[in-house]
Amino acid sequence: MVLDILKRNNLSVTDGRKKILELFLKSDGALEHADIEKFTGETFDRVTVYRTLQTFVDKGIIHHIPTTDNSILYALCKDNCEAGHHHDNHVHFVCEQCNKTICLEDVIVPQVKLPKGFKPSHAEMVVNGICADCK
Amino acid sequence: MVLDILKRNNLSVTDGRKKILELFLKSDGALEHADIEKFTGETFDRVTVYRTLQTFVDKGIIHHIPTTDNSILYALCKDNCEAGHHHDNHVHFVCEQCNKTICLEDVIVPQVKLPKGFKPSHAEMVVNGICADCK
DNA sequence: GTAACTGCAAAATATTTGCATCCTT
DNA sequence: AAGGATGCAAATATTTTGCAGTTAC
Repeated sequence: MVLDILKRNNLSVTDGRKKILELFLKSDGALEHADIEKFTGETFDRVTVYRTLQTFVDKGIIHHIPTTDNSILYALCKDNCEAGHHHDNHVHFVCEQCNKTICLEDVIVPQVKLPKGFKPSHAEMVVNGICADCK
Repeated sequence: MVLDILKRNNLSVTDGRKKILELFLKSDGALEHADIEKFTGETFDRVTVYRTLQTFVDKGIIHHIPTTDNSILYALCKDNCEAGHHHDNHVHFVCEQCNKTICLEDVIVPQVKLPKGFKPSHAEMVVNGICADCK
């Protein structure tokens, strides 16, 4: 699974990459940079985390999720990544209770009618509220 | 105009606040922290910019705009601010050409149907593409 | 006059870069 | 063996905090 993803993207398989990728696969939601660092902190250098995340973003394995606060969130979105071409067109949900960010893979970002002259290419949507677990 | 906003929010009128607020009113879009600092840099201390922006956010005069890259954007959304209670429910547009972020005041964030158990309270939407000016 | 705002200095955090070494292929 | 990945050290950049002096009301 982890190996597939790395190989498919022509990345050499290293402990750091495996560990971080597994973390994404295990978590159903999005991860903050700080979380990832905390998790890998004992094992890997801070710099390696930066570089690994950057590599994953470049390859389209993970992507940034827009946030209203200033945190930096990354998510791996399973279906799209398996398909190989990354297309993050689903809604993200941020729970105000547990503070997790969840990829709602089945909720597609709706189209909106823009003013004259605006040409959309891609849209992101983030919904805040209470998630199913916290309800 | 600027004075109105400050007084309405029980903030004392200082040069720094006036200058930054004017900058927001002049710009039709959103401002990155770095832009604001560059603009005020000669006149005001870096720290004052941080504190002023924080104050404005607290009072609901400006708000963060979610971004997919890691930049920190603020915007003052005219209508809502005039009304006094801040309710940022319109779509934001990021132009891939000129790189500006524009508040589409007339485009309301659409409702989406969420999975069972999810209770939405607020939604943000960011559309990327080419803006009317760059077209 | 008093409370609030600002500037400065400095601390605390976060991010990036260079280079030598080690690991994957 | 060769190219790429990592760790370490250090350079940068960003954000926060404390405090003394200044300003708005």
